[in-house]
Amino acid sequence: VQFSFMHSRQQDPRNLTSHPLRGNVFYISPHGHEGADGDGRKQDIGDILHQIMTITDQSLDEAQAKKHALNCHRMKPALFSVLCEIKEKTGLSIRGAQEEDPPDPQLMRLDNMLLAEGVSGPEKGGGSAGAAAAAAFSGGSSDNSIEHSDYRAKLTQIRQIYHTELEKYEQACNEFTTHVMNLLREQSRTRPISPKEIERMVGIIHRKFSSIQMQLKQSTCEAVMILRSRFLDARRKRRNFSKQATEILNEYFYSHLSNPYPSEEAKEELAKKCSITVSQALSLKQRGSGAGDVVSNWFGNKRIRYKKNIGKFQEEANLYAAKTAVTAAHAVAAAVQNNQTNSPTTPNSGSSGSFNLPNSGDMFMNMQSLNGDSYQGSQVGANVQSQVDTLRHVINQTGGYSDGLGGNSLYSPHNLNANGGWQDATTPSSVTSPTEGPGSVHSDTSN
DNA sequence: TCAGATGATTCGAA
DNA sequence: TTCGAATCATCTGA
Repeated sequence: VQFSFMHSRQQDPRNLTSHPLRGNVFYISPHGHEGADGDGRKQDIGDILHQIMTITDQSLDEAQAKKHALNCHRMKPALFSVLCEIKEKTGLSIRGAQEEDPPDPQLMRLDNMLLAEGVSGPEKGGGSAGAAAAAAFSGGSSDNSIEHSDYRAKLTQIRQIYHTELEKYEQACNEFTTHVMNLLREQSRTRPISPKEIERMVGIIHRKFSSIQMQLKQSTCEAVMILRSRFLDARRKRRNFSKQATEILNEYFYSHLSNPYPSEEAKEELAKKCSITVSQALSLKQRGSGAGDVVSNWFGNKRIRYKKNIGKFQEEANLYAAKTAVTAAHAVAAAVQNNQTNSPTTPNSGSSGSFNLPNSGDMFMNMQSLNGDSYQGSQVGANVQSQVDTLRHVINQTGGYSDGLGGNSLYSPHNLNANGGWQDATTPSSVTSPTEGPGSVHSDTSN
């Protein structure tokens, strides 16, 4: 037993032996000699130590009585003080040194993430960080306000749950800490417990609770991740195109039925016209894809579904064919009139009732423009084909052409080959109009 | 609530 | 890389 408190007093070096392993720690020699006062104290200490050492050999009643006597012993505070010091300097102090761990990197990551997601940290009108996160997943556009609010509402919900749970943990931690502190203070009357030890115990409790908090943070992070992935998953946030957009795409599809494969430029143009936003395009899993990919999807689906069930699309095809035909007819009429007005001497202008187009390529482009389309440049060839399709329907409508596949069909899937595939754009249509003749519009793209 | 419609994804073939 | 085909997941209207 080290009696460091005795260092301040006069000590006889003969009575003290230095412990070889514990440095400057002294032990009382049981046979040492001190002054009269020292002898008395030594005797007291000797008594106490003896009683402590033999207490376990005695009966319970005797032990209890001895314990009570020890508690009331005048040297008890001094003994406890010493014992506390011993505890400090032995195992517990080593443990104490280990307590000052560096901050857990995992916990730091979780904290940073929760802060970035707007779950922890100060709340500013729903969480500015959360708003930023909401804006980030939507590509920064403002056309997804519904999804934003939904996302933010759910994020707020997570935030609330997180804070409620955190509060509960803190409350439980405080309650438990208080309870343990009271218990230790109570016990300090019967066993040597230093304030430092109580402090250390509080630290241990806090660490235990913080590990529970880490679990809470982890599960909160997981919830946020799931929320984000749900909102980022394109399938889950699928939105049907507007009626107008579908109409534009259908118009293109049916007017290019012989070759419903729009070029990249056409796709981009269609995307623009359909107001397919960047965010919609970004919602595709293939990140970095353009709005044209949304159009590609639409055409891919359309082609396969049209081919699978041509009969079902018959009515729709007729509708769009008629629509396009009317526009085309108006365009032709306007062009003819314009031609007559501006060039009365043009050789083609005077032909009686025949479609003698002065410049088929430009003409088709004009018609496309009137129809709301403006695919130019590399699309001229395709436009020619599309207008051939359109005018064929004019002829079909006016002449009551039927291809034999459907009795009352204005439009027929004549561009599908025997294998179920689309004919090449340059391949002449298998259908020849009965009204065809010199000067009439031929289905051949050469026109 | 459910069936059909529809946009997106995946995978194999060319 | 693009397309067809199959499939998934969500939307929509009855």
